[in-house]
Amino acid sequence: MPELPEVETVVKAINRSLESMTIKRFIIINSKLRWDISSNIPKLVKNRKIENIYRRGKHIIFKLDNGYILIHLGMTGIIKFIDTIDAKNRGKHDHYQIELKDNKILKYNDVRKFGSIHWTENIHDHFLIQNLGPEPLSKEFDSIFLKDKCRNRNVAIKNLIMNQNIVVGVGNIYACEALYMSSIRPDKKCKYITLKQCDDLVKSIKFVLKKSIKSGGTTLKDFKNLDGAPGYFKQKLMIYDCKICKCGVEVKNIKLGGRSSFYCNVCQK
DNA sequence: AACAAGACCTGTAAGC
DNA sequence: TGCTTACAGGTCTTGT
Repeated sequence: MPELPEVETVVKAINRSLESMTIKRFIIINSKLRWDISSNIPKLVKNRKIENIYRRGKHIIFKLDNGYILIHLGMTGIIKFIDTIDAKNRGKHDHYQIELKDNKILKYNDVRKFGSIHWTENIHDHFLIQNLGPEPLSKEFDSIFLKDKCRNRNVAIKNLIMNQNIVVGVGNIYACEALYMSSIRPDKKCKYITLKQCDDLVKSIKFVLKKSIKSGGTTLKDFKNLDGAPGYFKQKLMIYDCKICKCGVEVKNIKLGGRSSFYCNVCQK
């Protein structure tokens, strides 16, 4: 489901809605996710204060006074606020809930179980975090950086920009969109990408991510904000899931790294 | 070291 | 109306 804009949207919503910053209890409903939910988490987070909630790549991080909760939404993970009164109503794919001192409850639901949750004392050394590339909206992610990563590599440029160890946050939708905006074919080998193209691509990635954040992310089918509202960026997609390019030609759809890759044979070279 | 393919899951929609 | 197949905002693991 979620790429950077969707995760950013969720994090912002949690920060807006949280009043109490103390966890009353953590309940595991169904521990089966990408990694089994550790049975230690409930006692590790009980009565702990939430100091900060932020995003790193596609990860949601709760900084507690004794460590960190690390959440990934996978493809279909959804976090929503529920009332105490609904706390016992179990949805089919509910996995855990975090109850706060003010009786607000955050519930995690995940149809496909590709999401995850970990507790760690040291976030920087965590195996899901330590090898991540820079944030795409940071100054560190620029054309020189990308050109350097492209050097001598045979992978398709689309695969490279979706590699979280190169740059975080870019998933299938925004990779397609950014490449379209940059007039670069998704299957172009990295080693043939010029510095100018890297510059265009970096600018396009930053542009499309920022634009989508403003629209509350993209909802293809599952993505929902805490209040159940979808994201509205889908209407603005120019190539992903489109049939006809604005130049009038039929949009191509090829598989790259097992993922659908939409592009225009005429506009992208 | 780099890359491709396989694996993990469930729900939905299209095709026969 | 069924049954089968393909596909979906991800990414770790395994194999070449």
